[in-house]
Amino acid sequence: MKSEKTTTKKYLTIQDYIKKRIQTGKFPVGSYLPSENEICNRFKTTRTTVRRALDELLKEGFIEKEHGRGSKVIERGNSLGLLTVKGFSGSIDYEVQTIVTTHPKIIKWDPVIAFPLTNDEKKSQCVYFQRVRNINNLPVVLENNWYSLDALQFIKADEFVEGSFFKTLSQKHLIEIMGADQELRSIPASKEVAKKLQIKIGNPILHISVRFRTSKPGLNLYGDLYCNTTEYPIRNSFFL
Amino acid sequence: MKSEKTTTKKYLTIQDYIKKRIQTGKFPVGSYLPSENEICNRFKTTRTTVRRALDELLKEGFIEKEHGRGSKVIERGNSLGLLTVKGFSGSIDYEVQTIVTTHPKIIKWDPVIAFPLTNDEKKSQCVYFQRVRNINNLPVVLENNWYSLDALQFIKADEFVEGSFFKTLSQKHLIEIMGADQELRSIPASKEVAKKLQIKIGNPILHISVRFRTSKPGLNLYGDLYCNTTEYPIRNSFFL
DNA sequence: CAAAACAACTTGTATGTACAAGTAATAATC
DNA sequence: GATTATTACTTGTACATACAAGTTGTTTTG
Repeated sequence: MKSEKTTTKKYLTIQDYIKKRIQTGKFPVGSYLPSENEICNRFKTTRTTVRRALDELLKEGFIEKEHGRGSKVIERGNSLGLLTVKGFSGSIDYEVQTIVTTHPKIIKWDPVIAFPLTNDEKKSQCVYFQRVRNINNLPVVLENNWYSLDALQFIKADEFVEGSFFKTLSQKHLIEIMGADQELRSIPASKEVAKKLQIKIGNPILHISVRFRTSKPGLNLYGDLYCNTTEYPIRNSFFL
Repeated sequence: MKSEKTTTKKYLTIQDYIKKRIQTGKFPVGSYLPSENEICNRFKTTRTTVRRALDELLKEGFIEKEHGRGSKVIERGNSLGLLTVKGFSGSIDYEVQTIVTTHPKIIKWDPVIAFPLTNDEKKSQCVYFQRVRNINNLPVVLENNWYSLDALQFIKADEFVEGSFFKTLSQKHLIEIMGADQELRSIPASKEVAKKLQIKIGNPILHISVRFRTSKPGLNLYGDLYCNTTEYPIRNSFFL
Protein backbone atom coordinates (compact mmCIF):
# COMPACT_ATOMS: atom_id res chain seq x y z
CA MET A 1 0.00 0.00 0.00
CA LYS A 2 1.54 3.23 -1.17
CA SER A 3 0.62 6.71 -0.05
CA GLU A 4 0.63 7.85 -3.68
CA LYS A 5 2.09 11.24 -2.94
CA THR A 6 1.05 13.59 -5.69
CA THR A 7 3.10 16.63 -4.75
CA THR A 8 1.36 18.88 -7.29
CA LYS A 9 4.38 20.67 -8.61
CA LYS A 10 3.48 24.24 -9.30
CA TYR A 11 5.10 24.42 -12.70
CA LEU A 12 3.17 21.31 -13.72
CA THR A 13 -0.10 22.87 -12.59
CA ILE A 14 0.54 25.92 -14.74
CA GLN A 15 1.79 23.81 -17.63
CA ASP A 16 -1.29 21.59 -17.60
CA TYR A 17 -3.62 24.54 -17.25
CA ILE A 18 -2.22 26.26 -20.32
CA LYS A 19 -1.95 23.02 -22.27
CA LYS A 20 -5.59 22.28 -21.60
CA ARG A 21 -6.67 25.71 -22.73
CA ILE A 22 -4.68 25.32 -25.92
CA GLN A 23 -6.13 21.88 -26.57
CA THR A 24 -9.67 23.08 -26.05
CA GLY A 25 -9.15 26.12 -28.22
CA LYS A 26 -9.44 28.70 -25.42
CA PHE A 27 -5.96 29.83 -26.46
CA PRO A 28 -6.35 29.45 -30.24
CA VAL A 29 -3.49 28.70 -32.60
CA GLY A 30 -1.86 31.96 -33.63
CA SER A 31 -2.90 33.89 -30.53
CA TYR A 32 -0.59 35.02 -27.76
CA LEU A 33 -0.65 33.68 -24.22
CA PRO A 34 -1.04 36.08 -21.31
CA SER A 35 2.31 37.62 -20.43
CA GLU A 36 4.55 35.87 -17.94
CA ASN A 37 3.79 38.48 -15.31
CA GLU A 38 0.05 38.08 -15.78
CA ILE A 39 0.40 34.33 -15.32
CA CYS A 40 2.49 35.00 -12.20
CA ASN A 41 -0.28 37.04 -10.68
CA ARG A 42 -2.94 34.55 -11.60
CA PHE A 43 -1.06 31.65 -10.00
CA LYS A 44 0.57 33.68 -7.21
CA THR A 45 4.07 32.64 -8.13
CA THR A 46 7.26 33.99 -9.66
CA ARG A 47 8.44 34.33 -13.22
CA THR A 48 11.04 31.60 -12.73
CA THR A 49 8.31 29.04 -12.17
CA VAL A 50 6.11 30.37 -14.95
CA ARG A 51 9.03 30.32 -17.36
CA ARG A 52 9.75 26.75 -16.37
CA ALA A 53 6.21 25.79 -17.36
CA LEU A 54 6.45 27.71 -20.63
CA ASP A 55 9.79 26.07 -21.40
CA GLU A 56 8.12 22.67 -21.20
CA LEU A 57 5.33 23.77 -23.52
CA LEU A 58 7.97 25.15 -25.86
CA LYS A 59 9.81 21.84 -25.82
CA GLU A 60 6.58 19.95 -26.44
CA GLY A 61 5.82 22.06 -29.45
CA PHE A 62 2.72 23.89 -28.20
CA ILE A 63 4.10 27.42 -28.27
CA GLU A 64 6.92 29.51 -29.62
CA LYS A 65 8.41 32.53 -27.90
CA GLU A 66 9.06 35.93 -29.40
CA HIS A 67 11.48 38.13 -27.52
CA GLY A 68 9.79 41.36 -26.55
CA ARG A 69 6.38 40.29 -27.79
CA GLY A 70 5.07 37.19 -26.12
CA SER A 71 4.44 33.47 -26.38
CA LYS A 72 2.48 32.38 -29.42
CA VAL A 73 0.36 29.26 -29.73
CA ILE A 74 1.47 27.19 -32.73
CA GLU A 75 0.21 24.18 -34.64
CA ARG A 76 1.63 21.18 -32.89
CA GLY A 77 2.75 17.92 -34.42
CA ASN A 78 4.49 19.21 -37.48
CA SER A 79 7.75 19.51 -35.60
CA LEU A 80 7.58 16.06 -34.11
CA GLY A 81 9.85 13.69 -35.97
CA LEU A 82 6.89 11.56 -36.88
CA LEU A 83 6.94 9.48 -40.01
CA THR A 84 4.53 10.97 -42.50
CA VAL A 85 3.63 10.25 -46.06
CA LYS A 86 5.14 12.90 -48.30
CA GLY A 87 2.24 15.04 -49.34
CA PHE A 88 0.10 14.16 -46.36
CA SER A 89 -1.23 16.80 -43.98
CA GLY A 90 -0.56 20.40 -44.78
CA SER A 91 -0.21 19.98 -48.50
CA ILE A 92 -2.89 21.02 -50.96
CA ASP A 93 -1.21 19.33 -53.90
CA TYR A 94 -2.80 16.00 -53.14
CA GLU A 95 -6.27 15.00 -52.26
CA VAL A 96 -6.00 12.81 -49.21
CA GLN A 97 -8.86 10.61 -48.14
CA THR A 98 -9.16 8.24 -45.21
CA ILE A 99 -11.53 5.30 -45.41
CA VAL A 100 -12.37 3.18 -42.41
CA THR A 101 -12.32 -0.33 -43.88
CA THR A 102 -12.93 -2.10 -40.59
CA HIS A 103 -14.90 -0.16 -38.02
CA PRO A 104 -13.71 -0.23 -34.42
CA LYS A 105 -14.59 -3.51 -32.77
CA ILE A 106 -13.53 -5.47 -29.76
CA ILE A 107 -11.27 -8.43 -30.48
CA LYS A 108 -8.47 -10.48 -28.97
CA TRP A 109 -4.99 -8.96 -29.09
CA ASP A 110 -3.38 -9.72 -32.42
CA PRO A 111 0.02 -11.45 -32.20
CA VAL A 112 1.31 -9.43 -35.16
CA ILE A 113 1.84 -6.50 -32.80
CA ALA A 114 5.61 -6.14 -32.75
CA PHE A 115 5.95 -4.82 -29.22
CA PRO A 116 5.52 -6.56 -25.88
CA LEU A 117 2.21 -5.71 -24.25
CA THR A 118 2.04 -4.56 -20.66
CA ASN A 119 0.33 -6.83 -18.17
CA ASP A 120 -2.60 -4.47 -17.91
CA GLU A 121 -3.02 -4.52 -21.65
CA LYS A 122 -2.87 -8.30 -21.83
CA LYS A 123 -5.65 -8.52 -19.25
CA SER A 124 -7.78 -5.93 -21.03
CA GLN A 125 -9.90 -6.28 -24.10
CA CYS A 126 -8.60 -4.79 -27.31
CA VAL A 127 -10.14 -2.31 -29.72
CA TYR A 128 -9.17 -2.76 -33.35
CA PHE A 129 -9.89 -0.87 -36.52
CA GLN A 130 -8.45 -0.67 -40.00
CA ARG A 131 -8.14 2.25 -42.36
CA VAL A 132 -6.92 2.85 -45.89
CA ARG A 133 -5.45 6.20 -46.89
CA ASN A 134 -5.93 7.30 -50.44
CA ILE A 135 -4.03 9.96 -52.30
CA ASN A 136 -5.74 11.12 -55.49
CA ASN A 137 -8.08 8.15 -55.16
CA LEU A 138 -5.20 5.67 -55.10
CA PRO A 139 -4.73 3.56 -51.95
CA VAL A 140 -1.29 4.24 -50.47
CA VAL A 141 -1.36 3.17 -46.84
CA LEU A 142 -3.14 0.29 -45.15
CA GLU A 143 -3.26 0.87 -41.42
CA ASN A 144 -4.20 -1.48 -38.59
CA ASN A 145 -4.66 0.01 -35.13
CA TRP A 146 -5.11 -1.42 -31.67
CA TYR A 147 -5.54 -0.04 -28.19
CA SER A 148 -6.53 -1.27 -24.76
CA LEU A 149 -10.18 -0.78 -23.88
CA ASP A 150 -9.27 -0.44 -20.20
CA ALA A 151 -7.04 2.53 -21.00
CA LEU A 152 -9.40 4.34 -23.34
CA GLN A 153 -13.11 4.15 -23.99
CA PHE A 154 -14.56 2.71 -27.17
CA ILE A 155 -14.58 5.35 -29.89
CA LYS A 156 -16.76 4.90 -32.94
CA ALA A 157 -15.52 5.78 -36.41
CA ASP A 158 -18.09 8.51 -36.89
CA GLU A 159 -16.63 10.31 -33.88
CA PHE A 160 -13.25 10.69 -35.62
CA VAL A 161 -12.38 14.36 -36.11
CA GLU A 162 -11.63 14.84 -39.80
CA GLY A 163 -11.06 11.11 -40.09
CA SER A 164 -8.06 11.40 -37.77
CA PHE A 165 -7.82 9.30 -34.64
CA PHE A 166 -5.03 11.47 -33.21
CA LYS A 167 -7.02 14.66 -33.65
CA THR A 168 -9.91 12.97 -31.91
CA LEU A 169 -7.71 12.06 -28.98
CA SER A 170 -6.25 15.54 -28.71
CA GLN A 171 -9.39 17.60 -29.15
CA LYS A 172 -12.02 15.42 -27.53
CA HIS A 173 -10.02 13.53 -24.90
CA LEU A 174 -7.03 15.83 -24.26
CA ILE A 175 -4.58 13.01 -24.93
CA GLU A 176 -1.34 13.86 -26.68
CA ILE A 177 1.29 11.71 -28.34
CA MET A 178 4.43 11.79 -26.20
CA GLY A 179 6.67 9.58 -28.28
CA ALA A 180 6.87 6.53 -30.45
CA ASP A 181 8.92 3.45 -31.21
CA GLN A 182 8.93 2.22 -34.73
CA GLU A 183 10.26 -0.75 -36.63
CA LEU A 184 10.58 -0.53 -40.38
CA ARG A 185 10.83 -3.42 -42.78
CA SER A 186 10.72 -3.85 -46.50
CA ILE A 187 8.56 -6.85 -47.36
CA PRO A 188 6.79 -8.36 -50.34
CA ALA A 189 3.07 -7.62 -50.43
CA SER A 190 0.87 -10.44 -49.16
CA LYS A 191 -2.30 -11.38 -50.97
CA GLU A 192 -4.50 -9.37 -48.65
CA VAL A 193 -2.28 -6.30 -48.62
CA ALA A 194 -1.85 -6.42 -52.39
CA LYS A 195 -5.60 -6.50 -52.83
CA LYS A 196 -6.29 -3.60 -50.50
CA LEU A 197 -3.52 -1.46 -52.00
CA GLN A 198 -4.35 -2.53 -55.55
CA ILE A 199 -0.88 -3.77 -56.40
CA LYS A 200 0.65 -7.08 -57.38
CA ILE A 201 1.40 -9.75 -54.85
CA GLY A 202 5.10 -9.66 -53.99
CA ASN A 203 5.63 -6.00 -54.79
CA PRO A 204 7.92 -4.28 -52.25
CA ILE A 205 5.96 -2.74 -49.40
CA LEU A 206 7.20 -0.65 -46.49
CA HIS A 207 5.97 -2.29 -43.31
CA ILE A 208 5.94 -0.11 -40.19
CA SER A 209 5.23 -1.42 -36.72
CA VAL A 210 4.68 1.41 -34.31
CA ARG A 211 3.89 1.95 -30.67
CA PHE A 212 2.76 5.43 -29.70
CA ARG A 213 3.13 6.48 -26.11
CA THR A 214 0.54 8.96 -24.93
CA SER A 215 0.10 11.46 -22.16
CA LYS A 216 -2.54 9.18 -20.63
CA PRO A 217 -0.87 6.67 -18.32
CA GLY A 218 -1.30 3.10 -19.49
CA LEU A 219 -2.48 4.06 -22.94
CA ASN A 220 -0.36 2.94 -25.88
CA LEU A 221 -1.53 2.95 -29.46
CA TYR A 222 -0.24 0.14 -31.60
CA GLY A 223 -0.10 0.37 -35.35
CA ASP A 224 0.76 -1.86 -38.25
CA LEU A 225 1.15 0.02 -41.50
CA TYR A 226 1.68 -1.17 -45.05
CA CYS A 227 2.81 1.58 -47.38
CA ASN A 228 3.06 1.56 -51.13
CA THR A 229 6.00 3.94 -51.50
CA THR A 230 6.39 3.85 -55.26
CA GLU A 231 4.60 7.15 -55.77
CA TYR A 232 4.71 8.69 -52.33
CA PRO A 233 7.73 8.01 -50.12
CA ILE A 234 7.59 8.19 -46.35
CA ARG A 235 9.11 11.29 -44.81
CA ASN A 236 10.81 11.81 -41.52
CA SER A 237 12.42 14.95 -40.21
CA PHE A 238 13.92 15.84 -36.89
CA PHE A 239 15.71 18.79 -35.40
CA LEU A 240 17.37 19.85 -32.23
CA MET B 1 29.65 48.19 -40.13
CA LYS B 2 28.25 46.33 -37.22
CA SER B 3 29.77 46.10 -33.79
CA GLU B 4 29.14 42.34 -33.80
CA LYS B 5 28.18 42.24 -30.19
CA THR B 6 28.96 38.76 -28.93
CA THR B 7 27.49 39.09 -25.48
CA THR B 8 29.00 35.77 -24.37
CA LYS B 9 26.09 34.46 -22.43
CA LYS B 10 27.36 32.70 -19.38
CA TYR B 11 25.18 29.62 -19.75
CA LEU B 12 26.43 29.25 -23.31
CA THR B 13 30.03 29.42 -22.15
CA ILE B 14 29.45 26.63 -19.66
CA GLN B 15 27.40 24.62 -22.14
CA ASP B 16 30.08 24.82 -24.83
CA TYR B 17 32.84 24.02 -22.37
CA ILE B 18 31.16 20.84 -21.21
CA LYS B 19 30.08 19.89 -24.72
CA LYS B 20 33.63 20.21 -25.95
CA ARG B 21 34.97 18.07 -23.13
CA ILE B 22 32.39 15.40 -23.89
CA GLN B 23 33.17 15.49 -27.59
CA THR B 24 36.89 15.17 -26.97
CA GLY B 25 36.42 12.37 -24.49
CA LYS B 26 37.60 14.32 -21.43
CA PHE B 27 34.19 13.52 -19.96
CA PRO B 28 33.83 9.96 -21.26
CA VAL B 29 30.53 8.29 -22.04
CA GLY B 30 29.19 6.66 -18.89
CA SER B 31 31.04 8.96 -16.51
CA TYR B 32 29.43 11.62 -14.34
CA LEU B 33 29.94 15.32 -14.79
CA PRO B 34 31.20 17.40 -11.86
CA SER B 35 28.31 18.28 -9.58
CA GLU B 36 26.35 21.44 -10.23
CA ASN B 37 27.95 23.12 -7.24
CA GLU B 38 31.44 22.26 -8.43
CA ILE B 39 30.66 23.76 -11.82
CA CYS B 40 29.28 26.84 -10.03
CA ASN B 41 32.56 27.34 -8.22
CA ARG B 42 34.65 26.77 -11.32
CA PHE B 43 32.70 29.36 -13.31
CA LYS B 44 31.94 31.67 -10.39
CA THR B 45 28.23 31.58 -10.97
CA THR B 46 25.01 30.24 -9.49
CA ARG B 47 23.24 26.92 -9.85
CA THR B 48 20.43 28.55 -11.84
CA THR B 49 22.85 29.34 -14.64
CA VAL B 50 24.63 26.00 -14.45
CA ARG B 51 21.32 24.13 -14.55
CA ARG B 52 20.30 26.16 -17.58
CA ALA B 53 23.44 24.96 -19.36
CA LEU B 54 22.87 21.36 -18.30
CA ASP B 55 19.25 21.55 -19.44
CA GLU B 56 20.43 22.42 -22.93
CA LEU B 57 22.88 19.51 -22.95
CA LEU B 58 20.07 17.29 -21.72
CA LYS B 59 17.84 18.46 -24.54
CA GLU B 60 20.59 17.91 -27.08
CA GLY B 61 21.08 14.37 -25.89
CA PHE B 62 24.59 14.65 -24.42
CA ILE B 63 23.72 13.84 -20.82
CA GLU B 64 21.01 12.39 -18.67
CA LYS B 65 20.29 13.43 -15.11
CA GLU B 66 19.85 11.14 -12.13
CA HIS B 67 18.15 12.65 -9.12
CA GLY B 68 20.43 12.43 -6.12
CA ARG B 69 23.37 11.07 -8.10
CA GLY B 70 24.48 13.38 -10.85
CA SER B 71 24.55 14.06 -14.56
CA LYS B 72 25.77 11.17 -16.68
CA VAL B 73 27.35 11.43 -20.10
CA ILE B 74 25.45 9.25 -22.55
CA GLU B 75 25.97 7.99 -26.08
CA ARG B 76 24.48 10.67 -28.23
CA GLY B 77 22.39 9.89 -31.24
CA ASN B 78 20.48 7.00 -29.75
CA SER B 79 18.03 9.44 -28.27
CA LEU B 80 17.81 11.46 -31.41
CA GLY B 81 14.98 10.12 -33.49
CA LEU B 82 17.60 8.83 -35.87
CA LEU B 83 16.92 5.73 -37.84
CA THR B 84 19.18 2.94 -36.61
CA VAL B 85 19.51 -0.69 -37.40
CA LYS B 86 18.08 -2.72 -34.55
CA GLY B 87 21.06 -4.19 -32.80
CA PHE B 88 23.49 -1.55 -33.97
CA SER B 89 25.54 0.51 -31.52
CA GLY B 90 25.18 -0.18 -27.87
CA SER B 91 24.28 -3.81 -28.21
CA ILE B 92 26.70 -6.61 -27.55
CA ASP B 93 24.42 -9.25 -28.99
CA TYR B 94 25.62 -8.63 -32.50
CA GLU B 95 29.02 -8.24 -33.99
CA VAL B 96 28.86 -5.16 -36.13
CA GLN B 97 31.50 -4.47 -38.72
CA THR B 98 31.87 -1.59 -41.13
CA ILE B 99 33.76 -2.08 -44.37
CA VAL B 100 34.70 0.82 -46.60
CA THR B 101 33.98 -0.57 -50.05
CA THR B 102 34.79 2.62 -51.91
CA HIS B 103 37.35 4.88 -50.25
CA PRO B 104 36.67 8.61 -50.16
CA LYS B 105 37.32 10.18 -53.53
CA ILE B 106 36.44 13.36 -55.33
CA ILE B 107 33.72 13.01 -57.95
CA LYS B 108 30.91 14.93 -59.60
CA TRP B 109 27.69 15.25 -57.62
CA ASP B 110 25.54 12.18 -58.15
CA PRO B 111 22.00 12.89 -59.41
CA VAL B 112 20.60 10.09 -57.23
CA ILE B 113 20.80 12.46 -54.26
CA ALA B 114 17.15 13.00 -53.39
CA PHE B 115 17.50 16.53 -52.04
CA PRO B 116 18.15 19.82 -53.83
CA LEU B 117 21.75 20.97 -53.41
CA THR B 118 22.56 24.49 -52.30
CA ASN B 119 24.28 26.76 -54.78
CA ASP B 120 27.51 26.58 -52.81
CA GLU B 121 27.38 22.80 -52.93
CA LYS B 122 26.73 22.73 -56.67
CA LYS B 123 29.79 24.91 -57.23
CA SER B 124 31.97 22.79 -54.97
CA GLN B 125 33.56 19.46 -55.61
CA CYS B 126 32.03 16.44 -53.97
CA VAL B 127 33.55 13.79 -51.73
CA TYR B 128 32.02 10.34 -52.06
CA PHE B 129 32.53 7.06 -50.27
CA GLN B 130 30.67 3.82 -49.87
CA ARG B 131 30.45 1.46 -46.93
CA VAL B 132 28.84 -1.86 -46.14
CA ARG B 133 27.71 -2.69 -42.62
CA ASN B 134 27.85 -6.30 -41.56
CA ILE B 135 26.11 -7.91 -38.64
CA ASN B 136 27.50 -11.31 -37.72
CA ASN B 137 29.43 -11.28 -41.00
CA LEU B 138 26.27 -10.79 -43.05
CA PRO B 139 25.96 -7.58 -45.08
CA VAL B 140 22.88 -5.65 -43.94
CA VAL B 141 23.31 -2.05 -45.05
CA LEU B 142 24.89 -0.59 -48.16
CA GLU B 143 25.59 3.07 -47.63
CA ASN B 144 26.58 5.80 -50.07
CA ASN B 145 27.73 9.14 -48.68
CA TRP B 146 28.45 12.53 -50.16
CA TYR B 147 29.54 15.91 -48.85
CA SER B 148 30.83 19.20 -50.19
CA LEU B 149 34.61 19.55 -50.20
CA ASP B 150 34.28 23.29 -49.72
CA ALA B 151 32.38 22.76 -46.49
CA LEU B 152 34.61 20.07 -45.01
CA GLN B 153 38.14 18.92 -45.71
CA PHE B 154 38.92 15.61 -47.35
CA ILE B 155 38.90 12.85 -44.75
CA LYS B 156 40.55 9.55 -45.51
CA ALA B 157 38.99 6.25 -44.49
CA ASP B 158 41.83 5.38 -42.12
CA GLU B 159 41.04 8.51 -40.14
CA PHE B 160 37.54 7.23 -39.32
CA VAL B 161 37.10 6.77 -35.56
CA GLU B 162 35.91 3.19 -35.04
CA GLY B 163 34.82 3.09 -38.67
CA SER B 164 32.26 5.78 -37.95
CA PHE B 165 32.16 8.96 -39.98
CA PHE B 166 29.91 10.71 -37.46
CA LYS B 167 32.22 9.92 -34.57
CA THR B 168 35.08 11.31 -36.60
CA LEU B 169 33.19 14.52 -37.16
CA SER B 170 32.24 14.83 -33.51
CA GLN B 171 35.53 13.91 -31.91
CA LYS B 172 38.07 15.27 -34.38
CA HIS B 173 36.20 18.19 -35.89
CA LEU B 174 33.65 19.07 -33.19
CA ILE B 175 30.82 18.93 -35.70
CA GLU B 176 27.48 17.60 -34.49
CA ILE B 177 24.38 16.43 -36.30
CA MET B 178 21.62 18.98 -35.75
CA GLY B 179 18.84 17.34 -37.69
CA ALA B 180 17.93 15.28 -40.70
CA ASP B 181 15.40 14.87 -43.46
CA GLN B 182 14.73 11.38 -44.66
CA GLU B 183 12.76 9.72 -47.40
CA LEU B 184 11.96 6.04 -47.13
CA ARG B 185 10.99 3.72 -49.93
CA SER B 186 10.55 0.03 -50.35
CA ILE B 187 12.14 -1.07 -53.61
CA PRO B 188 13.26 -4.26 -55.33
CA ALA B 189 17.01 -4.87 -55.10
CA SER B 190 18.94 -3.87 -58.19
CA LYS B 191 21.67 -6.09 -59.54
CA GLU B 192 24.43 -4.09 -57.87
CA VAL B 193 22.67 -3.81 -54.53
CA ALA B 194 21.72 -7.50 -54.57
CA LYS B 195 25.32 -8.45 -55.17
CA LYS B 196 26.72 -6.26 -52.39
CA LEU B 197 24.09 -7.40 -49.89
CA GLN B 198 24.28 -11.02 -51.05
CA ILE B 199 20.58 -11.35 -51.78
CA LYS B 200 18.51 -12.09 -54.84
CA ILE B 201 17.73 -9.45 -57.41
CA GLY B 202 14.25 -8.10 -56.82
CA ASN B 203 14.11 -8.86 -53.11
CA PRO B 204 12.45 -6.06 -51.13
CA ILE B 205 14.96 -3.50 -49.88
CA LEU B 206 14.43 -0.48 -47.67
CA HIS B 207 15.85 2.52 -49.47
CA ILE B 208 16.60 5.60 -47.35
CA SER B 209 17.61 8.95 -48.76
CA VAL B 210 18.85 11.22 -46.04
CA ARG B 211 20.20 14.72 -45.62
CA PHE B 212 21.91 15.46 -42.31
CA ARG B 213 22.20 19.04 -41.22
CA THR B 214 25.25 19.77 -39.09
CA SER B 215 26.41 22.38 -36.62
CA LYS B 216 28.90 23.58 -39.25
CA PRO B 217 27.25 26.16 -41.50
CA GLY B 218 27.05 25.03 -45.10
CA LEU B 219 27.84 21.42 -44.33
CA ASN B 220 25.20 18.85 -45.19
CA LEU B 221 25.83 15.13 -45.35
CA TYR B 222 23.90 13.26 -47.96
CA GLY B 223 23.25 9.56 -47.71
CA ASP B 224 21.72 6.84 -49.79
CA LEU B 225 21.13 3.62 -47.86
CA TYR B 226 19.98 0.20 -48.95
CA CYS B 227 18.92 -1.99 -46.05
CA ASN B 228 18.17 -5.68 -46.01
CA THR B 229 15.56 -5.66 -43.25
CA THR B 230 14.64 -9.35 -43.26
CA GLU B 231 16.80 -10.13 -40.23
CA TYR B 232 17.37 -6.71 -38.71
CA PRO B 233 14.60 -4.12 -38.98
CA ILE B 234 15.27 -0.39 -38.88
CA ARG B 235 14.41 1.31 -35.61
CA ASN B 236 13.25 4.79 -34.90
CA SER B 237 12.28 6.27 -31.59
CA PHE B 238 11.39 9.73 -30.49
CA PHE B 239 10.27 11.33 -27.27
CA LEU B 240 9.18 14.65 -25.94
C1' DC C 1 26.22 -9.12 12.50
C1' DA C 2 22.23 -7.03 10.53
C1' DA C 3 19.10 -3.26 10.59
C1' DA C 4 18.20 1.42 11.43
C1' DA C 5 19.67 6.12 11.83
C1' DC C 6 22.53 9.58 10.32
C1' DA C 7 25.50 12.63 7.59
C1' DA C 8 27.04 14.29 3.41
C1' DC C 9 26.45 14.47 -0.79
C1' DT C 10 23.56 14.86 -5.18
C1' DT C 11 19.61 16.99 -8.13
C1' DG C 12 14.63 19.13 -7.93
C1' DT C 13 11.51 22.91 -6.89
C1' DA C 14 10.56 27.52 -5.61
C1' DT C 15 10.91 32.42 -4.03
C1' DG C 16 12.53 37.10 -4.78
C1' DT C 17 15.13 40.40 -7.13
C1' DA C 18 17.63 43.06 -10.68
C1' DC C 19 18.79 44.57 -14.99
C1' DA C 20 19.41 43.71 -20.22
C1' DA C 21 17.21 43.63 -24.56
C1' DG C 22 13.55 43.48 -27.96
C1' DT C 23 8.78 45.43 -29.46
C1' DA C 24 5.27 48.73 -30.24
C1' DA C 25 2.73 52.61 -29.53
C1' DT C 26 2.94 57.32 -28.09
C1' DA C 27 5.04 61.86 -27.43
C1' DA C 28 8.50 65.21 -28.55
C1' DT C 29 11.37 67.22 -31.84
C1' DC C 30 13.01 69.00 -36.15
C1' DG D 1 4.67 65.57 -41.63
C1' DA D 2 8.56 62.58 -40.97
C1' DT D 3 12.04 61.48 -37.77
C1' DT D 4 13.54 60.73 -33.19
C1' DA D 5 13.03 59.97 -28.35
C1' DT D 6 10.35 58.29 -24.67
C1' DT D 7 7.63 55.08 -22.31
C1' DA D 8 5.54 50.97 -21.14
C1' DC D 9 5.22 46.85 -22.13
C1' DT D 10 7.27 42.11 -23.42
C1' DT D 11 10.87 38.14 -22.88
C1' DG D 12 16.05 37.03 -21.71
C1' DT D 13 19.83 36.50 -18.45
C1' DA D 14 21.68 36.30 -13.93
C1' DC D 15 22.21 36.72 -9.12
C1' DA D 16 21.35 34.86 -4.12
C1' DT D 17 18.89 31.88 -1.26
C1' DA D 18 16.08 28.13 0.83
C1' DC D 19 14.35 23.80 1.43
C1' DA D 20 12.60 19.20 -0.58
C1' DA D 21 13.91 14.81 -2.14
C1' DG D 22 16.83 11.01 -3.81
C1' DT D 23 21.46 8.39 -3.25
C1' DT D 24 25.31 6.55 -0.93
C1' DG D 25 28.39 5.43 2.52
C1' DT D 26 29.19 5.63 7.52
C1' DT D 27 27.89 5.26 12.15
C1' DT D 28 25.02 3.89 15.66
C1' DT D 29 21.90 0.79 17.58
C1' DG D 30 19.60 -3.49 18.60
